[in-house]
This record gives sequence, C-alpha cells and structure tokens, in this order.
Amino acid sequence: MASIRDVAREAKVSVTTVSRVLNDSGAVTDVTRRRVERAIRQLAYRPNPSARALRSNRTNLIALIIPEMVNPYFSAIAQGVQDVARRAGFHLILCNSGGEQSLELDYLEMVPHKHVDGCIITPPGPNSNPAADSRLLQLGRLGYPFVSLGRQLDTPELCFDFITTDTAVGTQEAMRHLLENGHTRIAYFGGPENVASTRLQGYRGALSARGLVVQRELIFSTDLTLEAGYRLGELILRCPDPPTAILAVNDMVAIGAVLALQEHGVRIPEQVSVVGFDDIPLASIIRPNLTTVAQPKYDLGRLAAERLVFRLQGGIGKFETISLSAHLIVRESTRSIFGDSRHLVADRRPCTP
Amino acid sequence: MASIRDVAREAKVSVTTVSRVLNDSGAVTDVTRRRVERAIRQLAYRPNPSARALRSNRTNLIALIIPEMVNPYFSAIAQGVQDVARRAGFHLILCNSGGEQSLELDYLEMVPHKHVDGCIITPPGPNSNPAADSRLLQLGRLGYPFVSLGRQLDTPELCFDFITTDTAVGTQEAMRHLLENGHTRIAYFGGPENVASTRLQGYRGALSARGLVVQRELIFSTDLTLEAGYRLGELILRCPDPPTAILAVNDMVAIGAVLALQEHGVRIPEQVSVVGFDDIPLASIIRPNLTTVAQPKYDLGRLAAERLVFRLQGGIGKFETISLSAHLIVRESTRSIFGDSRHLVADRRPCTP
DNA sequence: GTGAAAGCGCTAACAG
DNA sequence: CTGTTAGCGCTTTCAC
Repeated sequence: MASIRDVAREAKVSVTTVSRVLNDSGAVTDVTRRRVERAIRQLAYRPNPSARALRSNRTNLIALIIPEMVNPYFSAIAQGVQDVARRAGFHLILCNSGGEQSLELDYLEMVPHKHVDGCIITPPGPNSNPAADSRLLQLGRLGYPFVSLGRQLDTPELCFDFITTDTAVGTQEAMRHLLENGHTRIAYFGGPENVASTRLQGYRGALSARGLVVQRELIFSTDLTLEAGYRLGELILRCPDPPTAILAVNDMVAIGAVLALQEHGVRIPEQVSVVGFDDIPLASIIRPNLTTVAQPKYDLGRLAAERLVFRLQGGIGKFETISLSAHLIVRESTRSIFGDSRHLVADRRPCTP
Repeated sequence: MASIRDVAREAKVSVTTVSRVLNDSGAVTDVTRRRVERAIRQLAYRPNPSARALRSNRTNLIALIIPEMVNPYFSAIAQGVQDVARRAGFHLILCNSGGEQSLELDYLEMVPHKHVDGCIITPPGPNSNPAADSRLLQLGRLGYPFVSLGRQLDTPELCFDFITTDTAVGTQEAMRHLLENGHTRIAYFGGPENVASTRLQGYRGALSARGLVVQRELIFSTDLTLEAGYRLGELILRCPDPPTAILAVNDMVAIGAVLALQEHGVRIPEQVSVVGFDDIPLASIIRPNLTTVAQPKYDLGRLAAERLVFRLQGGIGKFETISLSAHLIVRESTRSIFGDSRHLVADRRPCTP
C-alpha cells in the first residue's frame, strides 16, 4: 500500500502538504493541491486509519451495544445508527451483549480505551445491569461520549444524552382515531401494570378529554400473548353491550383478539375495530392488516447516532432526554362506526370472566 | 490513559519487557512477569488498539457486508459472525450496503486499505453486483482474506472460502418425514423455477427413491406470497384425489395454504400435513406451528467467521466451498397418515386451475 | 532474561 | 504557502 510519503514523492511535495490536502487544513495553492490529488489518485492512496487514529486520538469508530441482533426492535435500531454513522464518516462496531452483564460492562470500556470514539448503549430492559449503569454514569461524568437508548437512570445530573420512546402520544393518536371514527365503547386490552401504565393513562385521558366516562368493565388485564388476546376476544363477545373497538397493549394480543372474533363470525373491521401496539412484522401480514401504534425503532437509532455524532464532532450543549413519540399506523383493522355496517349485537350474558 | 511506558515505569522494567508480557512473546522471568502484571492491573492499563494496529498491521477488526439488517436472515448471520469473532478477539464492523452497489464496492476496499483484517460478504442475491464480484475476485487473488457467503462466483480457481446452503438435504428430510409417516400423495407448491430447482429435484428424487411415481398434477408453480399459497390451498380442495400432504417452497406459501384449508374446515395436521421452508418467525407463531426446513442462518455466519478467523490467524490450506445443509424442524403441522384421522375426501371436480 | 532504539503512517508545531 | 521534525503507543530487531 502506498503511504503518505509515496504520495509526497510522486507529487514532489512534502508529506505535510499531502496531509494538508487530505484534511483541508492549512492553505495550499490550487496548483499544488491538484498535483497532490493527482498523485493520490494515481497511487490509489488512502490514509491508513490506524496511523490516523494513533496520531489524532480519533478512531472514527462508534460502538453500538445491544442485547441481541435477531430481534426486529434492535436490528431496526442498528440500521438507524448505521445509516447515520456512515454518512458522518464513522464505522459501526456491533456489540452483542447477549444479555450478559459482564460483556456489556466490557464493551463500555471500549470508549476510555480508545477502541472507539463513542458508544450507544441499549439495555435489555430497565435495571437489567446495575453494574453497567453505574460504570456508564462514571464514564459519562468523566466526559466520555455515550448515548443511552431506553436505559432510564435515576440520576440528578445527566451526563449523556438519553433517548426514549413516549408511547403516550401514540396511544392518544390511536384513541383519537377511534373516537373520530365514532367509536365510544372502546375496550382496552391492557398488560401487566408496569408495561402498560402510560398506555392505560392515554386511554383514560383520551376518553375523559371527550367527556366520556371510563367504563371499568371495558378495561381488561392480560399477559402479552396471542392466547391471552384470543381469550379476551371471546370474552368480549359475551358482553351485554359489547365494544365497537379494541385497543390492545401489543400486536400479539390484538391479533389474538382478531382471530377469536373472526372465528366467531365477527367481521373485522366492519363490526369491530382493532388497534395493536408495536408494529411487529406479523401486523402487516395478517388479514386484515393491523392498525397499530409503531415504536419509532429506526428513528430511535438514527437520533441516538445523530446525538453521538454531534458530540464527537465537537458539538456542545446540555445533555438532554429526548423522547420520541410512538405513532399510529392506520391499516385495515379499523373503520368508521358510521356507515351501513352492523355491529355486535348485545346479548344478555355477563361480560366479566 | 496509561501507556505502556507508564506500566514499564511502574514495574521498573523496560517497555520491551511489558510488551513481551502482553504478547507472551520472548522469555520473561516469572518474577518479572508478575511485577508487570501487577503494574498493568494497578494502572488498569490496556494497550492502545490503534498503536498496535499501526505497528503490527493487524486491526483485529473484521467487516461484515450485508444488504440490510432488518431481515431475520441477515441478522441471524450477523449474530453468528459476531459470536465467533468476539471469541476469537475480533470486533465486528457492520456494513449495510442497503443493496447499493457502489457502497458494497467501497466496503470491499476496507481490507486492502487496512481498515479491517478481513471481510465476510453476503450479497443481496446472485449476480446482483458484477462490479463487486469482479473486484472481490481481484482482491482474493491478491491474497486478501475474504469469505463469501452465498455469492456463487463462476470462476475456475477459488481465491477465498465460499459458504452456501444446500437445500437439497432439507428437502430430502422433509420428504422422508412425510413418506415415513405414510404420505404418498404429496403436493409440491413450488416457486418460480430458479429459486426452487434444487427443492423440486429433492422432491422428485425422494419420490423416485421410494419407487413412487412423480405425479405431474401434484406439482404446482406459484409465486412466493401468502396469497399464492392461499389460492393453491383452495385449489387442492377440488382435486379428485387430493394430497394428504403439502411441501411448500417457503413458509409464506405454506401458511397461505394452511389458512385456506382451515377456512374450508380442513384440520391441519389431522387431514393434511404441511411443510414449509425457511423457518421465518411467523412459522412458530401460527397455529399449528409450522413444520419447516430451516436455513442454518446462524451457522452460516458462524462458519463464515470461523473460516475467516482461521485465515487471519495464519491458517493455510486450500480454499473451499462449504455447503451447509438446511434441516427439517418438525413442529405441529405434520402428522402420520396412520391413525384414526379422516383425510380429505375426493370430489369429482377437476384439479387443474 | 532484559533493554535501547528504530520506525509503523500520520498530524501538527514551528520555521522559513 | 511549504517543509522539517517530533512523536502518538506499540512491536521488534539487535545487542548485551
């Protein structure tokens, strides 16, 4: 491989001049510049990244720590990060922790040890790795550039940017969508409290905002499986005054409900509208395609990378907590209540399990 | 950050000695070694990767070029590569070409330009990027370490390892599974010729091997969508002598068929067994879980990485074409024909479209 | 068994 | 505007 010296010799200038041309630093005559550029082309010269890194203390590498790749959520994030990183001239080092705590901790050290310039970390879940959390805080305070994606840390002072999803907005959109389409009896198929609290809040809030009363008997608790959704779907059928729409805590539950209703001859969305959450790939496969609130996975990654790149390029300013809104994707499983469609007919059986 | 000099000073030895300890090269007294190790620990010293790379011409980085991340096939490969790479002390640089030809070509240059030590490349499809193919060949001949994953190159001499999937084996397994369970009337829902030729061969071969005659009217051509499978599923119902089993060219087609049959009251697998291909995530979600031939995605990545690491660690030997077999995963959608189950009753309508 | 010193390819004072 | 030179942190002769 040609080195900067070869280029200098070829162009009959000093290495400094070549370096100047390469980095657009210092002033160089147009004539000289041209000569150098020609030499670079002729020798197909590219600066050696290791030498550059050694000298300038910047590797042009960023690390992305995720628990696993084979998961649409994380791979979409990775895609977002990669796209931004590449455009900014950084390469992406992919670090799969596999949920292993010590590995995650190790990867963090890539930043202080000059393996990479900065790092984006997405934890498997909240509080999944206290040791890593504390080390992250430590490194952040030391000024190392990190961006945390979804790892909420209880700390007064922020020492890195923090990106997260706000599902409340999406929930509100979903509710507005349903309400505007005339639905007032909207069931909520919620998950265990912790996961779904924001969503339940959104559900309640949207109803109240319209002056509608929140009906306890339309709020169901469930786990997050297809089966659970299926069971609730069947349950709904026996309501004295059945809902015309369902808002589910996630797509699996929503799909379970759809399947149950369909098997009992209920047409979706003509008779019941269904909204899911997450936008898993399956959501756009099943018939009818599921209207759902999508996590902005790709944008989460994109934004995280943008913040990191900003820092790495010398950007300053306060660290922020940035919350991206989950947004509604309207597909086929929801429809206006107005129209010629027949809705579920009430029968006299009780609605509670 | 502490440098090797700091360690040397702390341990009261020369940097040479520290380097020897770090690399297990040259002889060092146990006493000295211990002293050095203690100093390393005390200073939390870690060698600077850039300096190392510059000096030794090895970055300990490998690149993985894939078309996209948000695709279970490629992310599983990436996971396999990453796992092996990490264990061998390499970091993984993730290169998303997004199918862009020039980008793919660029990424190739990371190897000769010392960005990475070696590279694994998975193309979007056969012949998708002739320019990259030719450059790859060129670089391979120059001795740069590459592994190609599924990019079949028509070239007499192999200049890198080539990993691919052999779907014939999987097809044979699927057929044996069906045959051993008593199925003899097995329909083949095949795709366009190019994709499915090996599979169709496997289908034919397995039947012939059992002395069964290949019945033309049981072989269907289709595109690779759910809808296509659905239509074929309906078609099957009208066969005069309907099949007791279906082998589909991929999971989507298989699932389409399952849905069609179920909607017409046919029970799977009691009345018809169905086998898919690929093992997409959906395959283990739908009821019944789909028996399918799985591409060894993860192992493909693992193997590619192993070959590359082997080369990078100085391993020599002929370049090889390694073919990994796709294997059958038996789930719920297939069942023995023997037993008390009632199979599809023939009616008199014609079977052809 | 240990150390001195050269130099990998590059950038950045500093001098002219 | 251009060149000389030191040195980033490390490995590796070569000498002792």
